[in-house]
Amino acid sequence: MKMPESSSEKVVSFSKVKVACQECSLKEICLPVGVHVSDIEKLDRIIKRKKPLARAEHLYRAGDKFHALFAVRSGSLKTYVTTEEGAEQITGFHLAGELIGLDAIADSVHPVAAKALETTSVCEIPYESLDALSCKVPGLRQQLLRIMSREIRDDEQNMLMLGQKTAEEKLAGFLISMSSRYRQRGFSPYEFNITMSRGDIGNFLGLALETVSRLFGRFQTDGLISVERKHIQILGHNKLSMLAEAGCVHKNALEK
Amino acid sequence: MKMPESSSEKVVSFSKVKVACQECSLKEICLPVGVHVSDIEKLDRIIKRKKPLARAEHLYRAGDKFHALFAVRSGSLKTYVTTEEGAEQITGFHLAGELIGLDAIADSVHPVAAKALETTSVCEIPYESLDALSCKVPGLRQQLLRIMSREIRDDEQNMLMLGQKTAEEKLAGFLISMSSRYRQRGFSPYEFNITMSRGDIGNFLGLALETVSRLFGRFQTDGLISVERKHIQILGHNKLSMLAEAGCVHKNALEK
DNA sequence: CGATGACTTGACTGCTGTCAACGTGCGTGG
DNA sequence: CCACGCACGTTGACAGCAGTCAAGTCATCG
Repeated sequence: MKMPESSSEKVVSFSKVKVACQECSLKEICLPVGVHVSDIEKLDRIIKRKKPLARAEHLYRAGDKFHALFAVRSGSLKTYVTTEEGAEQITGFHLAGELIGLDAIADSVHPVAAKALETTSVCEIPYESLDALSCKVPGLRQQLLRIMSREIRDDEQNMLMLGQKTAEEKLAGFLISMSSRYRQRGFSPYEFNITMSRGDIGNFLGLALETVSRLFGRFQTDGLISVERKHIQILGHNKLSMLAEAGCVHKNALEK
Repeated sequence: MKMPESSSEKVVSFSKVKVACQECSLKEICLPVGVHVSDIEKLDRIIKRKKPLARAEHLYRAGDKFHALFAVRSGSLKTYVTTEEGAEQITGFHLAGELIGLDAIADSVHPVAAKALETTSVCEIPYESLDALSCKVPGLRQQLLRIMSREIRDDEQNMLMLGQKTAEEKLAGFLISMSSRYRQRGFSPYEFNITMSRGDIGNFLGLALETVSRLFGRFQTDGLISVERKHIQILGHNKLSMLAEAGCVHKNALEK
């Protein structure tokens, strides 16, 4: 417990402050995008580095009072809503560089819970301070709006996915989406480890976990992917993309 | 064409400027919420009132350059994405007081199209001006963030709806949602006219239009609603709510 | 009054959920 | 080191919800 590197209780130990936004490998996709170097320091000053979350630990729960946004520094989380009956619907998986908690600004209460899928560390960004700072730093304000806008746009895409697509198209779309998200983060888009279970994927896509399992099998037989537990290789990226985009042809042609 | 009231090309004719935000019945749910009276004037000055759109007319199309947000003043619109194959997925229906175009901020391009479902008038809010003003008016900046946050939260709810629910639950949820949105706007939550077609509803909910039609019939037989073409009466609001919330009990219990 | 589009209703099919049994990998404790 | 338990994942059988196709009705408008 003397070593500041380990899971110390002190969140502002010197060794952690060193990993400031400027040095962070995620500054290209995170909040600092479009913010001047001099201003990043100001941002840095309001950000708190928290000790890492263990797998299955909650960052916040549905109903918690909102006071800060969180940027995923490493690891991954899922966010989910729980119905009165206790069933959960996953609303998203969140990788390094992503900002979560944006849905809580409206009512100052978190409408969803966030749970770590693996050992995960996050940066805490107190909303009050961010709001104050965003007023002085135009680039920061714009980036925050861009991030929220992107979130809305992506959610619209997800609605399309959930509403119109077949199980096959959904899973293909999911894989392509994960692939490109890993690419953005500098990892191989053709080989990666997913951190969520089959059940999580199914829940997110609106499919039974058995269906996910079956489709993984079929995609593998068809030579589109190679899958061994959590390890995924994308072999037929093009075909998968086509599968994902496909569908929707059958549906009502509404054009008036 | 001489009458400034009618569909004049001049968007800043005196008669229209009179209907400023202060006098607008929507100021309680629109952008001015939380903005001081003195500041609303500033907001007013950047807002342009456009001539009304006719039914089926586009406000913007997918791929259009983004330059302004729009607030629905009266009437209603649908927003939708179109796939390469030409099929469309409706991403939302938008009533008076709602802000649309928020999903376009990220890339300065509209990812969806917006089309009037009936005669509809909107206020145009140039984004550049809004951004500049929001920097000076804290209440405005916060309200914009609140609105975007709410949009994200609502989209998450829609994902739950599309992913987990049965056709019956989806349609019940849709009706309850429309009901409460009309209530918010001062209309009866128990009797209203929907402005979209069965096909639109089905498309939005991820159902075939025939299924929507059948369910309307069944809900009517069960005494939950009374429906005649576009006119809807909610007779069993409680039962409908329960139907909408139900479901999801069967799904995977993921709790670790 | 006919044409057009919106809606309804019926018959049939198939995708995907459910239930159930079994296999696999990993951590724990003897 | 091995045996066990547990969570996770796979596979099979079956059934039902909702999509598709098709025909027919109804409302609106030129």
